[in-house]
Amino acid sequence: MSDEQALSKAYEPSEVESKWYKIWEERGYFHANPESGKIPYTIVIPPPNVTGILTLGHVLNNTLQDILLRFERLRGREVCWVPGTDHAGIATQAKVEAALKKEHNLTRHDMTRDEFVAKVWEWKEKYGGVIIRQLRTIGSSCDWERERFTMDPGLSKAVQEVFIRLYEKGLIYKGKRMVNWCPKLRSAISDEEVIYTEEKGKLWHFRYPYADGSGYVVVATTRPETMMGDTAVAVNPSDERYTDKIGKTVILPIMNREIPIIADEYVEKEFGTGAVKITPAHDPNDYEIGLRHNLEFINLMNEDATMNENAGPFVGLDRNKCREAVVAKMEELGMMEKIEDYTHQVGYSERGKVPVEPRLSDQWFLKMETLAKPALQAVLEGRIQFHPDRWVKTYRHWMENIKDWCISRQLWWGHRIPAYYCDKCGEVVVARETPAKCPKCGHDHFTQDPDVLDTWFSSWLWPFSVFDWPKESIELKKFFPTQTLVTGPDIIFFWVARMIMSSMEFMGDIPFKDVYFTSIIRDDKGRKMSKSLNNSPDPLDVVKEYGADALRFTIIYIAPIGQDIRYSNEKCKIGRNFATKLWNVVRFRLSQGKAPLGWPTLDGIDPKAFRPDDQWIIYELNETIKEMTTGLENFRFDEICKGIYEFIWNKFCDWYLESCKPAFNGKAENGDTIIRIFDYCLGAFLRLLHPIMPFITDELAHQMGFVAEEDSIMKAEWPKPIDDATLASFGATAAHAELTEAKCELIRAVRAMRASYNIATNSPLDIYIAPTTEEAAEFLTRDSAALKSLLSAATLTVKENCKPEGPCGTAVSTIATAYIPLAGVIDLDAEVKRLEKQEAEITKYLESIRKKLSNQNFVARAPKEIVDAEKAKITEFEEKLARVREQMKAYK
RNA sequence: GCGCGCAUAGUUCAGUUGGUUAGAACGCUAUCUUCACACGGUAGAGGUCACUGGUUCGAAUCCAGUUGCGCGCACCA
Repeated sequence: MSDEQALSKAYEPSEVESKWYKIWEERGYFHANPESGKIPYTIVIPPPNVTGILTLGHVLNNTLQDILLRFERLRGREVCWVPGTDHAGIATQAKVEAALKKEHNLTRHDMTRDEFVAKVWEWKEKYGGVIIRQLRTIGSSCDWERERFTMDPGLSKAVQEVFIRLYEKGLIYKGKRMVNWCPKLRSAISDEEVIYTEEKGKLWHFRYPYADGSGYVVVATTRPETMMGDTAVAVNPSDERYTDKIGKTVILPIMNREIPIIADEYVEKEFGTGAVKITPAHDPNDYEIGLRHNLEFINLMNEDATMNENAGPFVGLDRNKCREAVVAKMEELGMMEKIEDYTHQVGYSERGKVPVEPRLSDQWFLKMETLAKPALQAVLEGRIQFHPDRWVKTYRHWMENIKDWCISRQLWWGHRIPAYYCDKCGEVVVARETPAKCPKCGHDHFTQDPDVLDTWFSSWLWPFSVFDWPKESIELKKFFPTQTLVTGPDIIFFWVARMIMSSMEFMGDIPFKDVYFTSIIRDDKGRKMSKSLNNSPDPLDVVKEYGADALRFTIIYIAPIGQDIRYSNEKCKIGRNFATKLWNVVRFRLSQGKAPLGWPTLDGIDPKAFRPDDQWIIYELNETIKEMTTGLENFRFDEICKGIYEFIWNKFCDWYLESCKPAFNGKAENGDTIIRIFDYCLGAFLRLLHPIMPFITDELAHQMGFVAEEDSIMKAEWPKPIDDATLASFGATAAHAELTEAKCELIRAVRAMRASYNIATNSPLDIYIAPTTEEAAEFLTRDSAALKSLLSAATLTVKENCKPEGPCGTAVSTIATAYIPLAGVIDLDAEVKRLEKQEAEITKYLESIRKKLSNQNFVARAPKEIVDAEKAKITEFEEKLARVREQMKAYK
């Protein structure tokens, strides 16, 4: 930061950004003090997988959180952003297994469980949490002293405590149930981890002969490989085709086992042949029927979905190979009726990427119904608000149809289930430590349950486990409940709903007040970002090329609420160019030297010293402050980006800064005052922009001298709007702003005329302005200095009915007619054509309004102010039209 | 099957309670290297707001239906 050296023309973000992040972190600006008297504002980060690396999705998500937090920090809240990572059971275990395979050609079964878990910890310490470091490059103001990991001792303690309490309450139970089994992971998974995809398959029709030799019944199946486990054929009790068959038996081909024909309402008469083979151990619906009819459950498969000894001739075959073999065998036996093409949904394991196998196994479950009730109420009653709120419907549907949660996983990496089995009698004891003595048989040796808990069983406690629950820490007291959760709608069931349930249960309170659901980021062709398509840019490359501020600004700017985003790196030009624009505003300003220390105010400026442009920009800035504040309070992130961009670029730079140039060139009388007002605006919008673009705003605040070297914009106060009375005393009113808009219209009309005659925008001309009203005359006269500059006028005459001698160009606008003497330049025919064009436009517009007003119903029923506004337009445009026609007449 | 979105300029999108001559960015055309910025300025071209009907004095906006696309949930073997 050298004072003397001029700033380069283009902003170079990389050095600035790394410099500031380091300073902020070293000075402890991100650290939250639980003992401060300030009102807390807390966000817990959605913990990314410890194996993860930063994606654009994270950039969006974390930038949104950072914006909220930086905004609240400036507003004086005690801001606490808890970062951390998730141990991600399956993902992490798989990663380490892959590494072991690659480096040592070992599997986890080549070592003990403890050895393997030690390897995972080793991997985690060495390679884990890359994403946490990457978050710093995009400016995330996390309280790094509070970084947590879901397997930290404290959090593990919380998990154990929760399990035990729920078990003691009778909400956790163990039982043999049909679960979604992933043969790749060799573990159960929850319903939410099954992804259904449509697939083209076959529907095989098999003949099952009646035991009495009276022909056969035809059953249809999509899963021939399970037929060896059939223990019945079911028909609908009201199906007349089969009434006399119910109670008979059929011979199961291949196995030559006799199985009954039973009646069950579940069977639909219209589908297939109306007769269904029942395999209770391999299909959820068949399982239910098996229970109802007390059928035998024959498990055909091993953990890896190869066929076991119950599969007769197919022992040892993989389930896919077995399918082919069964089909071939049935053909051979003449038992194949027909084969149809059939499209159906197949459930895949989200992590294992293979079809799930419904499987009967011993698992731990959590009863959800009682937990769901208060959690649903909290959302329906609006104590927790979803943004956009349509997600309430999805949430409600899920909560009202919630099923028990299978929480056990047959993995090695994760929280062990605190259940112990007596080695002698098998008694189950759920306890905080290994029991000393069996309560039943007195035996003193126990074995802990080998299973671990679903990863989400730790993340659902995140909002309070990070504050050391079940300890009643001062942090927990201060920072819980949190304010806002920012996350993707894809984990509304996995995570959001469950956090609400656990908080209601264990904290007796909501975990957060607002949930903001982010957009999904797609590529510019609308495809999802994916590794295989290679269409997912590395955010770090983007930061390198465009800067973190530019990426942050761009991604928020293009992200509409509740809609997907189409992203391409190209778009970061929006943010980069905007940063350069800001940079150059300061370069321009610094031509006058640094500002005095402190955030500029308007205190002590004589309101009489305000030029019309000053009054206007003060008014517009005030509006922007209000919009930014309410926009942030209401999660309208794209709007606030557009708003501040519009203010800075199209209002401040395009008009206000231009109006200041005479003052900056020493050609204005009250130059110092103008610079103070300029600084007031600059100081305000740097702070308004700080939550979105933290780096460049701190850099520029220092360049300007608003803050001392050892200080930061992070410690500043969010700008407050000026009250209406004070504003009015400054002459900064809405009416004044309207007049200024009209002035801009006049200037544009003159520029357009220059353009049509190919006169350079800066070539000095003698310009005559004839205002149409006294008010306009007063205003334009008062503003003549700025006007002269904005119009590049050699001389400027502002006077009612003034007009130069000789041929001239005419620019008609609402508040004035401007004339430029154009002897020798003007082409009368062209001038008439220009005017004719304008005449046509005005005439067309007038016609449309007249039509509206001639509608009696409109005049009678529309609100008076609407009708009056239309009438006023008629007067305004008729007057304008008259001036255009008068001018035309002069040339014809 | 049930539910939820989306369809506006060549492209990507705004348009918050129905009333502005429907906006922005990128791209395009013309012009300017003028001492903040060519990552820029100035001027401009470009839209039957998917379709059909309804409500209304008035519809891009509200309602119903149609078409097309996307997503979620549940499923018939």
